[in-house]
Amino acid sequence: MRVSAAQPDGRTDGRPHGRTDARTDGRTDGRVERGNQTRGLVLARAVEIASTEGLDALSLGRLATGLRLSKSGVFTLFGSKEELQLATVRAATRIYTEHVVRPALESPPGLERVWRLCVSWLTYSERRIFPGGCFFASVSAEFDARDGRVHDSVAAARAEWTAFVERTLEEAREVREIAGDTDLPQLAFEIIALLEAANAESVLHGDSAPYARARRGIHNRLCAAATDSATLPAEQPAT
Amino acid sequence: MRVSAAQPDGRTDGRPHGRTDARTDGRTDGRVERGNQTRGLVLARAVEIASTEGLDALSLGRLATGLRLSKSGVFTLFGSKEELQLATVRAATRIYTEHVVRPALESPPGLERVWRLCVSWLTYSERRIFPGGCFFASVSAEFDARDGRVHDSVAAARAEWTAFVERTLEEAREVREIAGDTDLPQLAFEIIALLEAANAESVLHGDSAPYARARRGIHNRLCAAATDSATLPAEQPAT
DNA sequence: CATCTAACCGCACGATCGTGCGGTTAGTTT
DNA sequence: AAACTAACCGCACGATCGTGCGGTTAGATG
Repeated sequence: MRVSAAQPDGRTDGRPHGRTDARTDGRTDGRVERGNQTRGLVLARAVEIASTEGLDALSLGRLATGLRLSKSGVFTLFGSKEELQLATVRAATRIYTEHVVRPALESPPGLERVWRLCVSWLTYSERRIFPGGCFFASVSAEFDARDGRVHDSVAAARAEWTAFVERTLEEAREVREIAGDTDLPQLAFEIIALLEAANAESVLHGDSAPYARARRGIHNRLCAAATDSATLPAEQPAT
Repeated sequence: MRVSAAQPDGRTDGRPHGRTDARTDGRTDGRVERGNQTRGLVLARAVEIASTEGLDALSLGRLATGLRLSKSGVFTLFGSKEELQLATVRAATRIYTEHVVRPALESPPGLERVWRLCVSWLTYSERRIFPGGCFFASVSAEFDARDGRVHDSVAAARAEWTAFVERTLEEAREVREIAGDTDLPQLAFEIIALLEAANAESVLHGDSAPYARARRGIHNRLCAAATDSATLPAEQPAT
């Protein structure tokens, strides 16, 4: 979940998919730029499909006809179906970072940032930034028990997310807002559990009540971990 | 998650898939019995595939060749792919009930039964009764954002499970082992969240540590909800 | 200028999918 | 004994899939 300038498909290098970089300077290349735009177009649709029906439901033909492109054109843009899936994960990571991580970084380190991160996550899920709820909840359930590069990519993204939550909690402990003896990995585990449970239950039953449950549960956990001097934002935003 | 004598495919009526019942008495019917055995064979493999690769990855041809049956034979046994998926969900429900619900019913109502239920669940997940971890975690993530009978079937199974957890908590409150002012749906939500998070993380990263985290988190929740007079089993089983 | 190459397209391939149809076998019912 | 039907099988269909190949266009490079 790193924030970085990247290609529309989320690659952080400049290579089209394994060939040499066509850009020697920093300016935009009309031809490459056009390709990047098309890739972005394809991936925007791909993350939608993947979040509702899974990465396996992605098909070159379906994407192509839906966007009025040729199947072989989409194919050459990514090189293989697996590369398309990997690019889709990268594109989803960028969207996730934008909607969950970035807003939290606007708050100062400490409990406020922790709380902001959780609220951002719940908002990201509830607003259906991905129509199928949290993209990573969907695809990690899909690929959790398989091998291969897609599994590894998804697992790495989730590990980064877990590490980010733990790091944010550590910040809060460093500024003396979380008690020094708190088991932070345990707390991170419980927070993430509540977030994802709200997402799962809400998407499955089309109900928004689980978000309130997650909010309350997390607030209770943070209250228990907070030091006496710390001030935790109210569970419900001021009206 | 009802416990009942049922067909190998989990149907609780006696109809092969929508036609009239061939059995007028209670005895086993050699022909129907043979069909049920084959159905059971197919479904045993189907739940394995579905838990690792999803219900969409089920294919008649694959099941047939894997079990040395003809594709059309498997087809006639279920009538359609969707019926096969529904039968797979019912078969998984039976296995789930057997490994999670039934052991808990051996303990007396109260906190002991609640704790036993959670431990059974964690064991069920960790032992990989389904090779892809909890069957319902997999398929509800797969079908949560879709419509149709399969979605409804999965959603109903999960609703039954949630209701069972809440009912088990209510029993504990009735015998005065959980405080009367406890928000039981909230507690059930948090318990289920921790269970499923352990499953998800363990399957994704091939790690058993999350189970200990879930156990600890749930134990803490139950301690907080328990009345003074209640005795909650130790978090770690006596050695 | 010529050369190169990324972004496309059209076409064709082998594989796999779900499903329908007709037939055979054998257990059930009347 | 006759009628029926569930459990199979073999075969064929149209659809869709991922992928390879050859060609065209147009921007980048030397």
